Amino acid sequence: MKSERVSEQTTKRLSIYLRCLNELAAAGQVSVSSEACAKRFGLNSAQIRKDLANFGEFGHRGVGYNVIGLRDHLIRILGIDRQHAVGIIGAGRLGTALADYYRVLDSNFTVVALFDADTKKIGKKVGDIEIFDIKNFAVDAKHVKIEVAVIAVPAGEAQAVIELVESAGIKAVMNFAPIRLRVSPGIKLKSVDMTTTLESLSYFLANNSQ
Amino acid sequence: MKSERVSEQTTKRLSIYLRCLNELAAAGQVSVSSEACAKRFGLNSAQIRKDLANFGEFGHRGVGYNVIGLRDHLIRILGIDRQHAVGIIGAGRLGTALADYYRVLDSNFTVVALFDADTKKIGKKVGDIEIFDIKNFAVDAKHVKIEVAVIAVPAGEAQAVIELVESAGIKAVMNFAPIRLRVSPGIKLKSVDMTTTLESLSYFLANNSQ
DNA sequence: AACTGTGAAGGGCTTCACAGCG
DNA sequence: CGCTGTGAAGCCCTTCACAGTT
Repeated sequence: MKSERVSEQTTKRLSIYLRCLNELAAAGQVSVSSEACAKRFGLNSAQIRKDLANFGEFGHRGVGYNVIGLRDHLIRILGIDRQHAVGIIGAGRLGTALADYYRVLDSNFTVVALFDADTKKIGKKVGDIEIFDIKNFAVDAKHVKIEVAVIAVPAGEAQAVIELVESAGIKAVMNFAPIRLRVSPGIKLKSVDMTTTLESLSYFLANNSQ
Repeated sequence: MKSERVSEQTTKRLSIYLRCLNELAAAGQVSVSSEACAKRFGLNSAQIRKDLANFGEFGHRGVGYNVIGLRDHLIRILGIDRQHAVGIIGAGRLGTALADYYRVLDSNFTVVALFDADTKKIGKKVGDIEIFDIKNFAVDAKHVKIEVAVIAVPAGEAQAVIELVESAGIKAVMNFAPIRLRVSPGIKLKSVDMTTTLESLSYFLANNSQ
């Protein structure tokens, strides 16, 4: 196993490989070659091999990879061999929909709490997830052991929220507010920006109508 | 102006520059240098200049860029000087939340229709957006002139849905289903995959706890 | 003097191509 | 022979550095 830093894009692909392996495992396939996997899912076989080689030698020359074995390796590498508690900040339409969405996805991420500043919402429940007061975020987040924060508040409040999240010692954040957030090094932030995404789709439409 | 292909990443940044310029315009600033803009928003000044240079010479040497002028250029380049009709497929929790979300964002994207296969939902409204039968997608999409399709259905149905969308002649798609979709060339697909995003956050947590 | 526009250098990721192993 | 693991090449994007312009 190499101890060099693994690129962001590699880790994202590991997650895709895992999904592929789950499909193959469900289909009862025992072994798979990088080439077969690449063809089936529109990837490059060398890239698959290189990505995996970052973490060890999982393959068997002349044979390929054992589907179940590799899947289990990836699960451990990604750290999803255990549950992760997720807290969603912002109990508006988006936040509550996300809470519901994650509950349905059977993944290793469990939404354990929602947070909002609106006193009318605090104490209510979305499904079986309670809405807490954002004012007590640090205490409550620690209490329910939140590891991942999801930001689903309006753009104007997002920077303040992420600073609160940081100061509560949370290291992983997924942001849905349409704004570039500034974070300290050591915090991992992934943003889903629907505005910029739609605008690049618009650019494509404007410049490809021949 | 160059007519070479502009990279995906450049178009994504244009959208970010536009947001910056809107802030500066709101603050009443008349002119801005690439350096000042870069510092303020954590970007690289050469990159800003290079990105913009793909589309023309908008700056004034010794001065910088005119905020309003550049903003208007970007709006036209991105093709958001007019409204785009968006159709959301899947009127579940996520689809309806997205419909609501886009309505609140004052952008140039308007959700004009929801689609679902559930006959109990068809005909109902989310806000003032009607839910249509997915069976009539091609006809209804043409009728309301949908340019961008948003897929918010379960993973198992997403591939069939995107094929339906393609065959209706829609060229721009944003996908929220956790699956890699295959599309023909000529279609622009942007995927937001919450599972892979959370899993790479998990990887980070597992490998950075020192 | 200030700042843009851009050639050149640098860096990182992807793909190729093949040595090595089962 | 088949397939992995990997050095090398290729490609693309970012950053530097400065000539050019007002």
